[in-house]
Amino acid sequence: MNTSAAKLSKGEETRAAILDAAVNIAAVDGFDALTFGTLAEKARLSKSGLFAHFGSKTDLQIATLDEAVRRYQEYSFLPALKVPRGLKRLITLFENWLQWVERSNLKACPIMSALGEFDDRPGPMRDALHQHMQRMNDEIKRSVQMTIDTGEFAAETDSEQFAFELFGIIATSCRARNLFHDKLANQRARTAFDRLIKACQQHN
Amino acid sequence: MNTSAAKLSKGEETRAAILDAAVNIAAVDGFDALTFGTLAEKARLSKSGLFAHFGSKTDLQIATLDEAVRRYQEYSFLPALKVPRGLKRLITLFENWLQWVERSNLKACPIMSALGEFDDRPGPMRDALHQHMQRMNDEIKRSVQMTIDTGEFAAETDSEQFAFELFGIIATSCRARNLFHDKLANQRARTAFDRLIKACQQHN
DNA sequence: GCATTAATAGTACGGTCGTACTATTATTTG
DNA sequence: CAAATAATAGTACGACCGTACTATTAATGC
Repeated sequence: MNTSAAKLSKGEETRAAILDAAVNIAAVDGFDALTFGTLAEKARLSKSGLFAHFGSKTDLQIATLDEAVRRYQEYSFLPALKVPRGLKRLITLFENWLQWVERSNLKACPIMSALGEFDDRPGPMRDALHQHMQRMNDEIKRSVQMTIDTGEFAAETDSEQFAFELFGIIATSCRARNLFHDKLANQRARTAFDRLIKACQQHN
Repeated sequence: MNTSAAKLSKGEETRAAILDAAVNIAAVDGFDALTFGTLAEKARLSKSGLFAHFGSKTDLQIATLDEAVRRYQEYSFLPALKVPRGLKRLITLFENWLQWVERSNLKACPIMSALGEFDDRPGPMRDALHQHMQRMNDEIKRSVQMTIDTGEFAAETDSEQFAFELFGIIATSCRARNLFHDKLANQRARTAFDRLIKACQQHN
């Protein structure tokens, strides 16, 4: 599951397997449901054996969030970097983002779960989440700026506004998929994204 | 807190007070954190006394969700009905929606909490949530249709797409407010909404 | 291959969970 | 105001929670 080819020690291997199960649980049932009991059962480990890998529940939650974000990066952002900077890369980033949950065989988006649970609850999890989201936001803004630089977007394009709206499109598509089982969710998201793009192309 | 002027029995009064505390807890800490213990403490009741009002935890969660949605209706949708149907009403609905959490003195949106927790977890809570969201979705679609009927929106406007995008704008504004403490969140939401409106006004 | 260290299991603890059941008040009604 | 009923409190239960601590097994390095 890890991309790096470096040989893993037994402990690291187990830890990776645990985090894989943890991300799956967090995606569906949330990070609060990430108990040592249920996770140990899912990872085929004793509760105490599992506990030894993480000093506390909070550490486990943060490690799981980190892993989720790592996968998002792996499936969504990093591949987009192979596409030439500008509008094409921005579109690729969006498309990858729409599909990364499916591609990593998750039933739901763990990052969306984390946002719902911790966006307004002070603590280490919120701090970690804030940092991750800040980074994602910055990456989007930078990609938008590049698209301005290539001349494909109008100079007065507000990259922060773009990121704001993009997050909204992704969020509502997740909700439409999960709650309404809307098979057109991705299609609708693309329609919305297209309009956002168009608006940035023409100056007002 | 209840809008109806009907005199409440002691039990109904207590129940209303409980639900008020419950909505506050659910908004911040989620519906899973809605335990009889913590809620009893907040509502100044014994755990068993509280339990008597709801047959089970699930019933408590559903009652809390119902109350949250009732307040959304009270602060957001119903007042908009006083505005003449068409674009003006649609804009009012949006503006009320943006502000209803603040106006009902909540620290976060309990409905967003519910969406994050239950949009992908089968069970009675998901069913109740699905029904509520379906209704909200229908209300928006009807408001859009009316705006088409008044001629303010192009005839080919996709009301489902409109509702889809509107949910996204609201969702991302919540996130921006809570996670990033972005004071411009509402402003950004209005910018996005304006663009959505504009797109519906001109046929392509 | 044996000593050393890492990884996992076992067990125990106080705390809170949801939910019964009974007892005691407070409210409503005749 | 008394009788009936509703509302609340008390208590108890097994289950699971997070986290210590110790014991055992497996992996690793000389």
